Amino acid sequence: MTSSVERPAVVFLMGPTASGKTALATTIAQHLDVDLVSVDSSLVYRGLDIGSAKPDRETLARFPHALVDVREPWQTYSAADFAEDAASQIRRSHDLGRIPLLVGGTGLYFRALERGLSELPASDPQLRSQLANEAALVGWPALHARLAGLDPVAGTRIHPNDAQRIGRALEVIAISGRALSAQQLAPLKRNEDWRILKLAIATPDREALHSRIAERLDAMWSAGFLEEVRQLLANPSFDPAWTSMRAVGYRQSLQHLRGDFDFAECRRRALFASRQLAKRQLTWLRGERDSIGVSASNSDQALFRIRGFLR
RNA sequence: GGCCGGGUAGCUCAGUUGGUAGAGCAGAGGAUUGAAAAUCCUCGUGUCGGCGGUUCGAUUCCGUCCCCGGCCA
Repeated sequence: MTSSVERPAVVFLMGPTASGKTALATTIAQHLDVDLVSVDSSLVYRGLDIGSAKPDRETLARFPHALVDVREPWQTYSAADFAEDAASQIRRSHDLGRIPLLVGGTGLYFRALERGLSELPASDPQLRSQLANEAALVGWPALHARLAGLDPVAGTRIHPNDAQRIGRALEVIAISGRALSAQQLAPLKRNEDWRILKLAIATPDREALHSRIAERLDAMWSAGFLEEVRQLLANPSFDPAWTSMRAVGYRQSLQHLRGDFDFAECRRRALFASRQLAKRQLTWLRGERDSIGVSASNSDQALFRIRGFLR
């Protein structure tokens, strides 16, 4: 193993939605030779701009973010894709003698990059829809029972109601012919190529975060969020099942435009979903025991930390 | 002013043939291995509108008052 001083540096900037990540990252970029890499499962999609709080065109032109707009809305992107893409961005950045700054709020992506993932088969859309159809007939508990038979460890670990994980486990077994849990036993190929500074944006009290979220969401509506969703809807091959359409705000807008409820209700539900997202993101953040809290409004503090780390 | 409905958890409501009550939503905490802005788990004491009466016991029955709808004046 390489001695730690020789390993090149990587900086993580983590924070929940509406915590001020973009502003802080761009300020840092003005003072240091950093390459910005987005760590966000929604920003990867082209056409999801307003509702995903993607930095605007001018900001992106001035401060290019890697891994933004790398997929079409009908495509899928995964933690494994991210780990691979981000690693290559990091290598590229290091080759240029620069510092990669990974900014975002997708906890699983950060973890996948840092700790690695088990070697597992990629998802198979056909298998997935097949399993979903089956579940619609017999119910997920039945599929959970099958899983418990094929892979008792996974069966115990995965809750009978957790459709997504049951499906994934069965998918892995179908493709590989081996139990998921057995394949997850092998040690992960965790990152050992670089040393990481983890900065976590310290969030104000929950109430303040909630009002920030509400304000930003309302700004999105007035910036034409619904119009953006209509555009996506206008695609002849549009399908609400697109992974990208599970994103906060998009899902509720779609339901509203489909006539499930009025705009007031849509607005309410999108707000709830945003808050719940922030809460889950905070749970990921609390798990990062070795992160350093920084204030979103005090960029000097973050810069000081980064400079100290690079020394 | 009269008649009819309602007033129960932050919100929308269910319920108790009288033994002080429960869902959904919201909220909080947690999990998190190719969908992750996803998916899932856990957490429910609230003068049952106020006051009086009947009763061993009232949120439940009776009276009265207040408030909110609707209809009639």
